[in-house]
Amino acid sequence: MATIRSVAKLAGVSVATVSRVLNQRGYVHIETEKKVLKAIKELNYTPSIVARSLNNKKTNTIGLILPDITNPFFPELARAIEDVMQIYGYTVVLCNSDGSVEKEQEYIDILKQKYIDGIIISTSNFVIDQELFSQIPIVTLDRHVTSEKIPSVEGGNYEGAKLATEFLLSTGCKHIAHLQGPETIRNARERRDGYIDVLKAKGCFDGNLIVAADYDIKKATKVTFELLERDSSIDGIFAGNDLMAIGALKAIQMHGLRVPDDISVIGFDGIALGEMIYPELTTIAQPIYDMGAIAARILVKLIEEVPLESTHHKLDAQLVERRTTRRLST
Amino acid sequence: MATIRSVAKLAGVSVATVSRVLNQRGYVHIETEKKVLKAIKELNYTPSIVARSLNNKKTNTIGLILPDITNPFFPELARAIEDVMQIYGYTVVLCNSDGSVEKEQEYIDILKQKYIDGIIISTSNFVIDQELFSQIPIVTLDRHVTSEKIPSVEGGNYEGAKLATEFLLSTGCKHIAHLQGPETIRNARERRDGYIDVLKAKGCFDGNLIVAADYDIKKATKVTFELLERDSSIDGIFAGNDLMAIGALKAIQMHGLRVPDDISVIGFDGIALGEMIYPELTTIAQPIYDMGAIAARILVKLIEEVPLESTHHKLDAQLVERRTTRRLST
DNA sequence: ATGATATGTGTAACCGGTTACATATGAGGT
DNA sequence: ACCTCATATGTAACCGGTTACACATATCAT
Repeated sequence: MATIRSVAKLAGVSVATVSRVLNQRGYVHIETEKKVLKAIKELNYTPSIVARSLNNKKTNTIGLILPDITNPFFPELARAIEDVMQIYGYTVVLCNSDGSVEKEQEYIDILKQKYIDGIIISTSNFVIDQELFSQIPIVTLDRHVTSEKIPSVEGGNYEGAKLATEFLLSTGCKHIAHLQGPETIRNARERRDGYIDVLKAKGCFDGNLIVAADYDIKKATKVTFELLERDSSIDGIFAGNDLMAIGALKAIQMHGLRVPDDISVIGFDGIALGEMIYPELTTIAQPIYDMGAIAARILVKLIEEVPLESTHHKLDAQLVERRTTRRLST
Repeated sequence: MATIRSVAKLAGVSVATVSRVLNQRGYVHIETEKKVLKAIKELNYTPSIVARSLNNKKTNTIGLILPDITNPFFPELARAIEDVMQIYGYTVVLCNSDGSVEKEQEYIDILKQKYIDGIIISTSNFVIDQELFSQIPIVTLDRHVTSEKIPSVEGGNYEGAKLATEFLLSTGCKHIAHLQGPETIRNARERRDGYIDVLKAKGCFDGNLIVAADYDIKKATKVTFELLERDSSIDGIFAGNDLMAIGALKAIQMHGLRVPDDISVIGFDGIALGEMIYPELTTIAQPIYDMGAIAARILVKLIEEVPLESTHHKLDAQLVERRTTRRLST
């Protein structure tokens, strides 16, 4: 590999001059610049980002810590982040934490050692380390941390859940069950609370209709199947995420019940998968791609020390009516 | 951040000694080592990987270039790769190429500039650059390149396709259609050829029953819907991948036909999604996770210059019978 | 006693960039 | 004519590690 010194020698100038033309900084005579450019081309030279990183302490690399890229919600987020990071000249390192605090911490340590410029993390149980935040730019995404200081991007979980429940009610559902995500994950609790508050306001809340399925599709199938055996009056299910909704759908069909005639199902997230299945899933869609893109832009600002207009971003989720819910009675 | 020099000063030794205890190389007196370790702990020192990279030319980072992480096949691969790379102490950079040669090349250039240690790439149209291969360790995964030298990991596409077609035949299907992937992608052609060869051997091949759906779910739905309108005799569909199979399923259900009673459907890949839907998809399952893991191990060997036993790995795909195909008549 | 070898440690060059500082020249203002 | 400032370029230190080499001492065989 050609180095800056070999270029300098070939062009008959000093390394400082080569560096100047490389970075378009300082004064360089137009003729000198041409010579340097010619030498660069001739040697097929590209500067070593590693060497450069050693003094600026900038690697143009960010870390993306997700629970599990295999969960269909996250690839969409990852894609968005990668797309915008590419525009800004950053590269993204992928880390799967499986939602474990230890793994998250381990990855953070490695990333710091590698002089990564910033981190986007979707975490449930991330212990807020204010010290850490002062060391490295971080933004939390979807699953966030209780901290005023750390920028966050998330969907409107509570509001979305209310929307879902109200919609089910409006289509005539009387007994609506809720498939809940992990108690430890804040957005799962918020979605449950939205559901509870709507039903309580209507005076038809029944705690027995909330079952835990941990954002897991198989668990959702199992748990829904049991729920249906136990209680035949259920005519609507609000799942805390689309994955669980799809799991529930399967259980319903296995039960020989029809969707949406016998039971309506509504999910949450708006993952692409919802459109792929039959019948297509009605859901509260979050702007997943936008969430990722915004998180990425915020991180870039943080890194480049551009002041943020606001630190906490909540993106509205909206109802996408498809085929697993009954039509509104007009 | 503490540096090796500050540690050396605190411990009262030279930087070389600190480096020695850090890398467990050379002779260090046990007492000296203790002093150094104490200083390291006291300063909470971790060596800068960037500085280290500058002389070893090793970054312990690899690039993973995939067409699109949003396609459900790839997250499983990515997960496997990340898992084994983590074991070996490597970090993985994610790149989405959208199957474009330009983007692939662009990423390769950036990765090389960053002194990445190696690349795993799933490419269809990758122009084999022997020169490139001599510059940086590469392994191709799933979608590979015609080259003896570049190690590859792939599934048994041709054999798997034969298996699928034979199975459909054995369950009594008479008119089997094929949803084909992109003509440019080698594995798509191989899968088609397996299908053709089996039917030709049986003397019941009909070219009209092959339709292009480009590994795209929506296109598969559209194309299957049209196919079904055109030809009502079809009683089996072999889709070139699971995504298209799922798309086909949707079209069949929209047509009011029953699966598998009226039409059997078999996919290819064995993505997790196949189990999530209802009815569960029969498929030719590739060991996706293993493919990723093996590719990762090969790359590590390449990087660490451990000789390879073999350069081309073909992993057998196997039939996973689920609910979209009729049972074997006994 | 002597040379060979194992053990233990420090100095300084090196990896490949960036940049503070020094130096030189020419143009413009007074 | 002299000072100031913009333009143009080079030298060398620095970023934070690794490592070749030098040097010193201890151990052991002959």
